[in-house]
Amino acid sequence: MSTDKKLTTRAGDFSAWYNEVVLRAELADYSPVRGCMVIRPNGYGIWERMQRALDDMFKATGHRNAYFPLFIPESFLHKEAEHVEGFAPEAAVVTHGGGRKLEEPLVVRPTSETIIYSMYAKWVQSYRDLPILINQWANVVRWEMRTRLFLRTLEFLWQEGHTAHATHDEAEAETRLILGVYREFMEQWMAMPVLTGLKTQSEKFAGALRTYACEAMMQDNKALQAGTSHNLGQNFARAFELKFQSESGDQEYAWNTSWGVSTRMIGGLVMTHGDDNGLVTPPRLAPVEVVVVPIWKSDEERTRVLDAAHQLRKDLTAWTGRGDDRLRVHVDGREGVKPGAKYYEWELQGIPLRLELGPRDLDNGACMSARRDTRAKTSLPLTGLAGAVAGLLSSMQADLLQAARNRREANSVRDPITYARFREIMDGEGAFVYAGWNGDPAIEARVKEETKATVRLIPDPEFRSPEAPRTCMVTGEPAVHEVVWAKAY
RNA sequence: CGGGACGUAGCGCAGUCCGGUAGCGCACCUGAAUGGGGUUCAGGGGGUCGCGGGUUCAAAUCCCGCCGUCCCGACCA
Repeated sequence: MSTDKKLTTRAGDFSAWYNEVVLRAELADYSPVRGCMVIRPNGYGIWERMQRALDDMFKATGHRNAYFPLFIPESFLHKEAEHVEGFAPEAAVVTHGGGRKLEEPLVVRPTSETIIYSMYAKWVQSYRDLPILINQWANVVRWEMRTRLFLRTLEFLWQEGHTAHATHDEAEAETRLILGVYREFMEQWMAMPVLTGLKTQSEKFAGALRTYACEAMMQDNKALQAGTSHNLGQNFARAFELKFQSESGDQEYAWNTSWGVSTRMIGGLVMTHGDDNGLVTPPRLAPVEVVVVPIWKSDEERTRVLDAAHQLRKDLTAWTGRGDDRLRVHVDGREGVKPGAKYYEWELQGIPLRLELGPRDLDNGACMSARRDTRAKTSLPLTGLAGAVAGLLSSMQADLLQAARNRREANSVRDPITYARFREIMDGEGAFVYAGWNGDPAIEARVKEETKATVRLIPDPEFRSPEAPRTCMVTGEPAVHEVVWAKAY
């Protein structure tokens, strides 16, 4: 990491910019173990707010939390053919414990389908025991070859929901319901617009019938898969004998879903909103929404301004105009650090709103506000300040989403498009390209080979083009689907 | 695992070619002044030079071996 005051710019080197923001905003740091990271308080604070918001949404849709163990018998992973193929290469395996070789090695969970459905099999006898709607917050381990802070690490934090249902349609409805929850969270909390849709067979979860996903566009025009929701069909139910007696008295296999989002979203947050001054945090996810920077010269001024700053914080946090969601305010009263230096520091950390409070402001019964996203400064009267602050925060939240949406649309290309032009785009600035596809996995593989771009989604109806593409971009054959192509993280 | 680069103070680096007292910037500590967009001055602390062996009067520097990191590739919800 450079110790220069200025960050690498996004235009200069997006990848270096990302690393610097994560490290210098103190979201995370490298660990002594290759590919692992420490999530520092600034980063974990964002994760806690993500957790709280999502957890509330899961509870509101009838789910409950539980916890399943880290260790999974290795044999479990082998019970679902496609699943083991997908995960065995990246599994971490424990072979010794208590100073002795284990009779059966234990896999550190890369995901928990196997252990969870083996337990559900114990718990379910009749259709009256269904549905089971459980979520867990946990860490998982996947032995990745190449890692990036937040985006791909050996260990990461996530939630994984696992449900069991009596019918396919009910499981499908659950899968779609959660996809909607994810979309709402990403838009309303992260201010990160996403496309939703279906993954192709080659991109789906190993062991699923089908996978739905949320895809967001980062500022380098690459796609980030930010959340997935899987309809597992009866694959795991068959593997683990998860059966129930139906109303008609027959033994039937249950229908499962699983769905997850991870700390990867924090990487998405950085790459969606960050600018050349550092992190930009959407207010709803910011552990601190408002930082008050007091300004003084003499000792008398210092006392007066500091007192006023702390009173200001009290007044703001006591305000109930947002109900239980009180304003989160910090006063930076450090001595020996000049105000300007504080401004840069808090901007780097992405605090949404700064209030500057000096003697002149106090004399005028006002303070100066500065929004992180636009860096616009406005003087605000101290009377009624809380309402004005909440208003600015709420505008910022909305503006961030709109700006990200505009950027995504400005960098999306729609059919008709030739494959030659497509290759130019993927060689250059990148984009989301909406185009026709004949549905042939071989074509998908060829495009990936030639351009590194993949089908991100077969988009849901609300994201499709007004006129469906008629022909496959590559072969000119009739199109089976409209798909979104992009390079991805 | 293949190709390339690099390991020297918390961070970023110079010094290595040509062996001879271990340095610079930032950060950190103390004091004073300063304080409305990255202050200044003065003083100070901090290093088994990745690890092991060899050559030499003498090794950060030369030789051999190992370990680790990063980039490119292979790999990857």
